[in-house]
Amino acid sequence: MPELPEVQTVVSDLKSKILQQKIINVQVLFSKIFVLEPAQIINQTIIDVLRRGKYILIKLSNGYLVVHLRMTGRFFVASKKSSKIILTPEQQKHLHVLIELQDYLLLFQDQRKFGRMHFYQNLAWLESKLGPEPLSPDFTISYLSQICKSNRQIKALLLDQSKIAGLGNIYVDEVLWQVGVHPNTPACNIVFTKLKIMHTAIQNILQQAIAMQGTTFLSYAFDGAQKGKFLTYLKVFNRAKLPCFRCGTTIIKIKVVQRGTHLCPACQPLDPLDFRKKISLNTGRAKQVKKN
DNA sequence: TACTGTGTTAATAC
DNA sequence: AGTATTAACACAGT
Repeated sequence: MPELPEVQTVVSDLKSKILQQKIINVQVLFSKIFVLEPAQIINQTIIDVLRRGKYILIKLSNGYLVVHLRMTGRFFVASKKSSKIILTPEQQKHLHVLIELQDYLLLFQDQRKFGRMHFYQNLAWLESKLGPEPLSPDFTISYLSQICKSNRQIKALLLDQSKIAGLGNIYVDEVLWQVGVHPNTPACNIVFTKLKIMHTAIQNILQQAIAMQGTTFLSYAFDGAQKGKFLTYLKVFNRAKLPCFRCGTTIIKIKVVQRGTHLCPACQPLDPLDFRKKISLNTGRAKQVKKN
């Protein structure tokens, strides 16, 4: 759910509130989410709040508290009225970690409990698994064309965090609609001129979404319950059965890499050659269908 | 009841 | 080595 623009929004929100705050205490209500020892962060001061891919990095003097929201994680910064901690029902909902700061309570809520918090002394582990930031100078057109020398479907490639860090299901659908590329297209079949357009589209769409504080589709929120405004600007995602904004053709929803995928069949045609290639790649292996 | 969902990873197979 | 598929995590909404 939270992709780069949503995580950036959370980071900006946290940064405006908890900078220079010292961590006084930590209460863990669901330990699976909190993969570190409270002692590693207690008494440390928050020096900075940063983002890398979809990770939130809370920089402390001795290392980083690294948080991934996964599907439904969210932060809630509550001000501390007194030394006594009283939470509203809204704040207590799906509450799993409570970090007490000098002037605030930093609450981590997660309906599905997929979110994770780690502690690292440096960012080596993160850097080893993440590709470049799509909004940084590292993300060049030549880099994009290099990773696209692959038979993989373009949607799978764009979702791969080790190739580009931060894109998720919503923005990949948006980018591919913008560029007019079918998500099943083998990446190596996309011509260079299209890759250049895709490169620009990735940056533009992410920047616009950040400006709108992200997309609230199901559960994403920042600052407890504030919603992103990019939902109304989406061109294809969540628009199945509605007319394409460009040509009027009905938007369809299919499965690609096991993910719900929205596209305009007219603007994003799949080359018959691509289709044949895909069939030959799938060596006819029987699908194993799990029936409970 | 059964299926879906903005994410990631490990295991397995080819 | 590179690619594809599946299950798992866990819960709420339809």
